Amino acid sequence: MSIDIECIHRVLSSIIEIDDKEWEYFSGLFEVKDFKKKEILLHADTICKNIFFVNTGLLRIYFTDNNGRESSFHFVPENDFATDYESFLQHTPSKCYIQALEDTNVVIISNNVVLDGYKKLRYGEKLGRKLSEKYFILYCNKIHALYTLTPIERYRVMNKLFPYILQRVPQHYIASYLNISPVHLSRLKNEQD
Amino acid sequence: MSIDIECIHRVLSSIIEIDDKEWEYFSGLFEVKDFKKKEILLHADTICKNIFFVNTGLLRIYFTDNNGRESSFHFVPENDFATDYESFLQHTPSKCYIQALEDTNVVIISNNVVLDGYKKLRYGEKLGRKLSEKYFILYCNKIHALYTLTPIERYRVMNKLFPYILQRVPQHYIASYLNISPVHLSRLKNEQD
DNA sequence: TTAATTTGTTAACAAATGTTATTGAATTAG
DNA sequence: CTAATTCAATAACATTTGTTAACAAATTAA
Repeated sequence: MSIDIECIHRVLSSIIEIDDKEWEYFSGLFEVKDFKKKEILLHADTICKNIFFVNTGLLRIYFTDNNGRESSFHFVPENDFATDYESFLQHTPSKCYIQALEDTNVVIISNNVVLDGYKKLRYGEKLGRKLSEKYFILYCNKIHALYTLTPIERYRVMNKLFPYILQRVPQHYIASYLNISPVHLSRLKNEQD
Repeated sequence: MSIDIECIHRVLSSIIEIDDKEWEYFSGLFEVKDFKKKEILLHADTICKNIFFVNTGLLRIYFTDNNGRESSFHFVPENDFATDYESFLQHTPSKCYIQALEDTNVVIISNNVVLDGYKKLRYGEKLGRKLSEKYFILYCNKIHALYTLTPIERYRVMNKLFPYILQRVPQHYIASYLNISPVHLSRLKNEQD
């Protein structure tokens, strides 16, 4: 099997049972692509037609507000998926951007391929459900944190859940993820001691 | 058909096709129940085993933080569903409470009944998917608003999307929904003119 | 009806957070 | 390697938001 799709094979196999025949067919529909650091994989206001699986590198999903200011919504490292699932499901214009923070190699699964997978894979529907539940729970936790935790508490939670992210991402992106200004994050980190 | 389940029949029929035979069986598994104003339908730290459909009245879903302070997450009026879907799906302790803000009459659909519906209704799985997508999109919009809008902008959006809510809910609950203090909301409303 | 409770507003003050600008270090591009 | 750019820290100041308390209006309970 091409090394490009070994990782995603391992990840999907951990969720549902896929036999070799199924995999040979399904993975043949994937596209593998490289993006340079800072390249945009998905533009806001366009319809998101892909799910990206990160082989190597790091992606950032972010919004912009009326003043053009960015809010980092999520960071996606190796072996994880990135998409705007709302736009993907509804075929509505995306509210967010997906950008490479490092040179990044991704497996691209298009909308058509996903729909085909639902039909052709024995457990395709289950896979779709499991992945969508995973995202749903991510969102639940995000909202809960925004409502009930202070910025510094959110920082500590992030530190605990995604320690590797803090080492790889410029701090002002972390600040926008926490929904505070970069200056304020710098202050909070000092006060912490 | 009992008047108790006319509303939910209408709502579900607008999502999927259900014939009379199916409905007779499925609706026979529902429970209908009255809750007094201020009563709790779901306690935090318990496992959410039900989906509630509001016939008459109004529900509030809210979190509490470490200091016991409440954050209203969502208001659920007539003809809409309330649940902690994260807890319901995963069988994990709920992070939130569901409370009646008025005397409220609900149809209760238990976890078992939902699972049964997935099997026995021709379009049961599709119904589950559609409802879960609806919640997912609600969450997307919520997060987007928290990141990109100011409190007064969130207030205006809420006013536009759920005008009836503002008439029926004490203002300090609205404030906690917007994630600001009641005093601050009162100020913002004055400044608005 | 009357008393108790809840609610919304306002004022005064405190705390949290944002903004701008400056600096030097780190990183990147050529 | 050098110049340009990005980045993090800091200070000074402005703005937003929270807190407490007081009061009056509205609602609820007895």
